[in-house]
Amino acid sequence: MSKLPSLKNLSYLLALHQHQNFNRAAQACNVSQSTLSSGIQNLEEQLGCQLIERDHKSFLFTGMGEEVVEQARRILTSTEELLYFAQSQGKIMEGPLRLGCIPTIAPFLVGPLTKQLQVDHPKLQLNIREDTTDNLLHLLRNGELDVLVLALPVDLQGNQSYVLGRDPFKLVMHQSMADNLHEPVQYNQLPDNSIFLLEKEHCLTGHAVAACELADSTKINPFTATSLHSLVQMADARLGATFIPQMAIDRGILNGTDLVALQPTGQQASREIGLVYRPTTNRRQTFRRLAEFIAQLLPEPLLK
Amino acid sequence: MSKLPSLKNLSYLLALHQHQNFNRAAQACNVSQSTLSSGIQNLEEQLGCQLIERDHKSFLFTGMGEEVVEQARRILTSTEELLYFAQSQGKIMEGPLRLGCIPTIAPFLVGPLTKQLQVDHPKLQLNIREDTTDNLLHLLRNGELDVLVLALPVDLQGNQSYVLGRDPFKLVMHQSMADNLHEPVQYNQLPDNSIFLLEKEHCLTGHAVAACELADSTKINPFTATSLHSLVQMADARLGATFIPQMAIDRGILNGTDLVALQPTGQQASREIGLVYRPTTNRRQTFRRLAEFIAQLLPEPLLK
DNA sequence: AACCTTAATTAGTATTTCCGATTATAGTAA
DNA sequence: TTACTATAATCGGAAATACTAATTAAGGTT
Repeated sequence: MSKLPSLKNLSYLLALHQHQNFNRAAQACNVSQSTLSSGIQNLEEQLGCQLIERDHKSFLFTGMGEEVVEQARRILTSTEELLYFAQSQGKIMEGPLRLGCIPTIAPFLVGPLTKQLQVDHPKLQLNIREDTTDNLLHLLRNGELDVLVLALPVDLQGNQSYVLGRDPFKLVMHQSMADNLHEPVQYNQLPDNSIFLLEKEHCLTGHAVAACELADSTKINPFTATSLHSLVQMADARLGATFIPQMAIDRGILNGTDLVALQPTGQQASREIGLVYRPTTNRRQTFRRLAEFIAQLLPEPLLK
Repeated sequence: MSKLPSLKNLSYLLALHQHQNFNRAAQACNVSQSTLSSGIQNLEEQLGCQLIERDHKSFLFTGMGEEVVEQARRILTSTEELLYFAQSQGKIMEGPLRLGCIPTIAPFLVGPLTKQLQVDHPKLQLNIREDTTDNLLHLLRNGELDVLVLALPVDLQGNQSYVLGRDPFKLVMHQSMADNLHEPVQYNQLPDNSIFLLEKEHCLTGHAVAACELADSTKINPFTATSLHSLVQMADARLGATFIPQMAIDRGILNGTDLVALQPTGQQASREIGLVYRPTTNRRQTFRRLAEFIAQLLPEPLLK
């Protein structure tokens, strides 16, 4: 069996990939340029393949180089996790925790969550990143995030999850439009093109359409919004109706508007919120505890 | 950030865990006992915690030590995979492949599979281990196996899978017992205690009972067998009936007996066969290809 | 009591890693 | 053209590390 590549050299490769420049990468690693350079060469020799194509002045990662970077990132992440886990003696709810959250949850969760955690677990350093489901799953996979808060169902791509609770959808529209409607609202009472949704990148769109049984797409306005706050503004301007999760309403997203929230059609007109983590994690206990915290902040907690 | 533990020291720890003896572990690593000893101490210092409890004469892994071993195993496995992946230039269907298979599939799959692979992919070194679903999943998780052939559904514990096909169950009994039965066989026509099954460790038992809608447990004989071949022997001795998968019948498990295979009750009286692998693998292409090979050998292939 | 086995320790050696300086190459500005 | 800048590779020596053999210490066995 040939010798394993060293973690140090793998980290050099990652830095080089990130900075795309030997000097800056070396600086980031606190080593000299020559050290990093020979580290990479060493790695190429051990792996028996070319990782970067050089042309005296510059370089480019090969396909294999990119692949190796991906895997090296996972290996280094696991090792860092092991180090942290051991150093903290397996204590839960301590140290840095990088949490990813989708944009239709984050603004309504982050505030109360951080406040609560600061009181109960001051040693936990919560670091939050807001992005789409797909991007977050990628970052989780690569070890750039530790745990995600997503709306389910979603293809977990081999990750594991705790179900935290449900978040009902409400059909939100201007007071003046709601006068002659009965709950749950039948969509055929609404004019065509009168329902506004988020861009398709947001999983909320699909979840809302499915959960609220909005099969009739002629009701959906092709113009999409980029945030719940935009949707609220559009509805308040009497452009039409929209779906807003209860969570956002509880946090006062409708305050100062003339909007009303009505019950939409749908057996279970709600989305499920889950906490997602790598199956190889060593921080399950922390995640479990975190899950309980977050569940408490949901309209319909299912945990604990 | 403190320094990462070296892979070398982690491998020393693994060896020590495996051999439970410094000298033998050192030998296995091709280093001296003192090297290994100080390597472990080094590791403990870096991780800032005790991994083994020593009492001048012997030692014992601490709880944390066991945890670290588990994770170290994963890290080393990933790194070895990276090394192999790079060295083989990402070529598929080459090199060693450690496949785990459950006992109710292995005897009927391994023969034709290895024969076929030797012809089409002679550079693939197939290494097969037969064990129960639970044990195989554990070995997969720990990197001691690369890929599993299991009967589904089963809790994949975060692993991923390809569905390969279906394998129908047949109700097998002695000719003389089958005379006045109609297919699909109604179980109430059978005497009590007349159906023999495998030990509960075998997932086939549960799958067969569910798929063939055998709710009436008074029909099940409490005496269990340890292999399909035993079941066949018992049925041939007119002790009763049993469920045998089509795959085994196709491979001639009933040859030389006076048994007949009847269609049991059940909408879809069959089990699903799947190929299971770690979500972090870098050999998806190989597994995909292997999946196609195995699917061809199933009674009802679903792949390709 | 003598001997064996165990893991830790020590001191010296070998190896590896790293740095600083230099080189080679290409692009850019005067 | 001629400097000047920026890039990555190379080289020689210094520092750090890893390794070994021999020894020690302690418990168990004969």
